[in-house]
Amino acid sequence: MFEKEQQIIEAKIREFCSQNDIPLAELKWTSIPFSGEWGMSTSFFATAAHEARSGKKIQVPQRAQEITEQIKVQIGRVDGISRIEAVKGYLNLYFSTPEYARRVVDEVLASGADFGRGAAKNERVMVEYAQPNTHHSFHIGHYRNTILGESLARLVEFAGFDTIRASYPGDIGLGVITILWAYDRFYKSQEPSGIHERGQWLLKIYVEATAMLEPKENETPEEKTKREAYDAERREMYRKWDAGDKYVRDLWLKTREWSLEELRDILRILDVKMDVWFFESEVDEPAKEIVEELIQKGIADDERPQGGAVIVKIDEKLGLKKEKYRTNIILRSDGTTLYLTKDLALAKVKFEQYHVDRSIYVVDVRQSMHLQQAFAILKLWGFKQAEKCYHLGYGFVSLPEGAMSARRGRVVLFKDVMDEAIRRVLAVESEKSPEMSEDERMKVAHQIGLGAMAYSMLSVDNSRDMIFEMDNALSFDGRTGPYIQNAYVRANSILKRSNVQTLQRSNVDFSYELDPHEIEVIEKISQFPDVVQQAANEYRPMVMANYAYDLANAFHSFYHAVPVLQSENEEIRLARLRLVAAAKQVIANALRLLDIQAPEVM
RNA sequence: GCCCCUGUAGCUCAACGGACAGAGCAGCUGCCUUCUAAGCAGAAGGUUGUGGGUUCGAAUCCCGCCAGGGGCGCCA
Repeated sequence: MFEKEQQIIEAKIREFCSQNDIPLAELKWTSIPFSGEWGMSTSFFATAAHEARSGKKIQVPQRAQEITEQIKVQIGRVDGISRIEAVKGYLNLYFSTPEYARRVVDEVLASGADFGRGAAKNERVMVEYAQPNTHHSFHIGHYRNTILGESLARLVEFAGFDTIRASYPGDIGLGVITILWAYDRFYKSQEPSGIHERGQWLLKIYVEATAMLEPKENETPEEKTKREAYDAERREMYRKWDAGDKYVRDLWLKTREWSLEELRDILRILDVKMDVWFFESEVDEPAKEIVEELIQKGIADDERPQGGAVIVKIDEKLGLKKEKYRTNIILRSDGTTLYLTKDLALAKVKFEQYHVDRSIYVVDVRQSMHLQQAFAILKLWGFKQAEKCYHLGYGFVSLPEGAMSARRGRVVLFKDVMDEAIRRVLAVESEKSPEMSEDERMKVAHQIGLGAMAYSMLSVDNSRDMIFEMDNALSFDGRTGPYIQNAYVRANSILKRSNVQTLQRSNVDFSYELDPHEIEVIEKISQFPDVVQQAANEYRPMVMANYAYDLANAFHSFYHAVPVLQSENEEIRLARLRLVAAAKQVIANALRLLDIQAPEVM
């Protein structure tokens, strides 16, 4: 926002250095870390160190300070810069606050929801996330995946990339068949009516089926016979599915639809709008063709004649001496495909049909090896885009009692957490806002409950594992979603009471002595566009989550310390109202990128 | 055996190689007839796992070690 002033000053610095024969190192600008005044800063340590290396006998910190002081003199006065300071090797430029405050606030109010949006980058990115298995319910681990993927998609989109959202549900595999078998065998034509109840019911069936199919300790011969018979039935069902048997396929589609109904409902609740749906089952046949092609090209080795499978010796084919990607199977000895095979087929579709330049896989970090293998095989296969495949691995969510396990029924369901979140918000709500209508209360409870959940997930960096604890996830105090939402609500509350209709056009400036809290808010607001780019470049929603908190924090302090409606005079009142409106807008923009709603009241 | 991730306040976590390592929670002190107290202000809390190295400068980069987690040819 202050590129012009920065350029003028950089030019003067270069001029000084060339006049004095000082080789200037790259200038890196940051905002001044002291609060209360507003400006930008650069340092001359690198330049001084460069001199030191060239043989001059100098102390780097002292020399840096010396250069800084001389440069300060050289720069003199610059329009828009109120003062310049040379301290500890840092050159601090303080902005003339009325001018910059007006500039920031004007730009936010003019751009509105687009404030912070990056210029179009002419690159298409596909973000693949929301890959739960069908035939059972959506748990809190799926939730981390989905909210992380959605926030990332919003960030890269807002940063300027053409973005495609893709979901890849695992709708086939032995786990799915297990549920299908148990349903058909024991529960046929029974089913709960509710969307979520049905998913949870399928999960229950899965747990029962797994127990029946797993060998027990001290198994009697009768039990063993029965178990083996069940297993044979299950495998027969898989064979029939593979052969396209109509009965099994119909049953599979019907039950799959139950899960998809639940998934679609959850995505609706989370305000996630998928552009593309890939189903594992759809890439099964194309995957088999790819295996043939890879054998033809000499990339894969067919060991089936020796009773083996089709494998790719990845390291060997890449010419690597040390083991890195190892060897993996792409087709079972019985001719069926594996997850890896299907991922190859899926990547081909992404590149050839959707023309994506970059593909981001939001997948549990435990699948890191698998995806690296997939990318390596794509490269061997000849796909240039393979280098633009990126696995965004995130730490997995476990429970205080250990890892989640669908087959053992040890999961925390998203829907249960959400219901509990809403219950807790309603309890607070009835205490704090008894005057609210029932409809509004319910709406706000959803917004805040989901906001707390989303923030608790997104405020943890990708690489970190997470232990899910209800009380932490649903806290409404301190560094949480509701804290940020509350800042938005407070801003909104001031604006509602102001009765000013002309904020957009009001020709006011900030030519009074700004309170440090005001400057803090303005500075935070001005950083938003950079934070968008950083979060998108690093694929880290947490960066935005941290920023949203910092902005809300600055606003809360401002709110407490600085009167707005009761300002000394009308001019200050209008200026502050515009600032409040700008802060409200940027909080909303930040929350939107975190897939968190901004309630008007709470 | 090989590869990846993590180790920072009592707990959960931040910190583009840069200024005094910051928040929240828990505990302690204050602040609601004044724009929403889901808030604000303050005090307290640290040998950044450990030993070297690079650098003017290291929580950050490199090497070793220790501890925890994850992964490694017919699961996904």
